[in-house]
Amino acid sequence: MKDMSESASNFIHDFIDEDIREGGRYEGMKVHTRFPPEPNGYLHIGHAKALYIDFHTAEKYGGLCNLRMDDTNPTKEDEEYVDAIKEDIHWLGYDWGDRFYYASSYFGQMYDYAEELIRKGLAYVCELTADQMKDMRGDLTKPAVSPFRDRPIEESLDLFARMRAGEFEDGRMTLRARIDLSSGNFNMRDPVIYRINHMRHHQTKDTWCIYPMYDFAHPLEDAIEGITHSLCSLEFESHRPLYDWVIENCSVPAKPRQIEFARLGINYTVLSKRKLRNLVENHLVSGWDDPRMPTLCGLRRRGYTPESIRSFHERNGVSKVNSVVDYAFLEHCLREDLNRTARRVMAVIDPVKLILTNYPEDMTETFEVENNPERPEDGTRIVRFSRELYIESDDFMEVPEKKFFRMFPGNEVRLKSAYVIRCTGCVRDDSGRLLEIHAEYDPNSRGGNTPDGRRVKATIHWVDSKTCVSAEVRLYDSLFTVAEPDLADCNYLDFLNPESLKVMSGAKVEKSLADAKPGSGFQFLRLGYFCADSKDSSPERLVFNRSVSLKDSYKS
RNA sequence: UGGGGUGUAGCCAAGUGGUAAGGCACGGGACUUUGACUCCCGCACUCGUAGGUUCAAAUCCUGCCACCCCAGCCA
Repeated sequence: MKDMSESASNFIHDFIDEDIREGGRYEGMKVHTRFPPEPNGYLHIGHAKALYIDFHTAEKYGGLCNLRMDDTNPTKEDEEYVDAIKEDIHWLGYDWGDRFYYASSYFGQMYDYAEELIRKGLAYVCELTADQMKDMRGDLTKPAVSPFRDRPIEESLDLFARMRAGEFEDGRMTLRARIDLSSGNFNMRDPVIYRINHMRHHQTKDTWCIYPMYDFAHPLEDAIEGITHSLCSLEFESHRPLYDWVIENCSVPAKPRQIEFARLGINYTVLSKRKLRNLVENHLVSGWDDPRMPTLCGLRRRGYTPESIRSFHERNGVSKVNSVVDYAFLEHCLREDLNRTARRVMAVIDPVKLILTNYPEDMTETFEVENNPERPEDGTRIVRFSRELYIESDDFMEVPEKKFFRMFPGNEVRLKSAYVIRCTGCVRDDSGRLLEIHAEYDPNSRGGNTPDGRRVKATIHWVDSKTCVSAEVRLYDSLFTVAEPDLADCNYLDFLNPESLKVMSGAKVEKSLADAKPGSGFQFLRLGYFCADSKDSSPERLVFNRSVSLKDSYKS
């Protein structure tokens, strides 16, 4: 991985600089962060921002970053997500060493801390039902109420023990922190810190029937692991007083500091687990790894590289402003990476036959073509050429519009690395459908250079009709037709792009692609970057996904 | 009506009292055997807004406005 020790600074680093310098709260300590996903779904590019921040911050300061499953709610979580999360993180290029943890493995300690709070008179068992608690929460001006907050300590201790022992059904009672029922910050109005849930947990099995709430559990998890900086998103800002309260009132071994940053938004897509799940469950996409999905597995299948995603986050920066980044910027980062690494090949997505009428019927020859002009060390390959070829139907216009300088009757173009040819006409069937294009080649232009030095404006790609291989090419576009489908919270599905996937089943690709390994990426000359689909492509049936098109300054 | 935040170009984003970085997008040009890449040029007389302090303000002070988050036994 690229050395990030000199990467762009941000406000979080400014805080850390203060914390670790002489007199700071963590003077002389190693910076320690954590990435704490809840195992209830797949990671998406928004999580990658958090990963970027957590891992690179640790790296910048020579510290460590833990991976921790924040699994405090068995109702929503499942082990099946754990391995997928690990795989995605490793794919992105991050490593947590031997520091992989489950929050659930701290349940015993958390229980003890809860008891400590009760003994200190800072927590109590409340028998309000969920509805009652809601009714008694108060509002912006009126404080909350709980008839149980002055319950004797011994009684709460006993009840809490019996909660744990399974004596009560779900929802019968809760453990609440005793903080401030009249706080302007609702999170401090005696928040519930333990609830009863008789559900088997994927890690702790049937050991527990009470589970700690996020606000209580998270600061304890951080403290237990010796985290110095607990970096999270903006919506937890108003929870920080509670985070600090827990750290202050439980006798924990460390005092982590929570710092919040803005989560990522990208236009023309959605980035909430709920909405992504919706797309999957309603079969609006083929799955979590559909190449149109902003999930890491979706982006991977689409052909995005880890480097492009890391670069995207690094260059976007970190701030506290709610932002929506242009999708075009993500695409830019991908093109930038692929431009310097991707092998160039020729593929014709929407083929039309080109016949070189003055080229001998039985002749065939080969040409040497560079694999990547950006990287000569990648060498060359041999492509075959003969009388009948395929070219892109978009590269021909019988009646050219202004500024079109590719194939049209009378015009000369170059077939990439082969010959200069002059279009002589075309053949159509009765209904006007284009059947074939005719042209004459200049035998003296072998390789593409004219003997008299005359210039041609266009160079087009082609494949040999005899040796080319058939393939399916999937052209992807944005999932939504509006920039911010998230804004209309109710009907974002109304803005699904019906053309987000176009399948081109009759593509012809050069022979060298016949054994393209699933997942491998290429630049299809003049078209874009494509990768062999990791699920559906095989030597018997080649399938390529368009990762991103090339920029095109041609405007008709 | 309470609490917590945020406002710098179409989109991100530097900037921490000395006269508005950079990237994306966009427009123009050069180069080109990819209409790609690369390279040049242009793109905020002004930093949400109104005042104030100062020789000097995006930066300090005051008022106002806009937007985001919080009343799950979710995270």
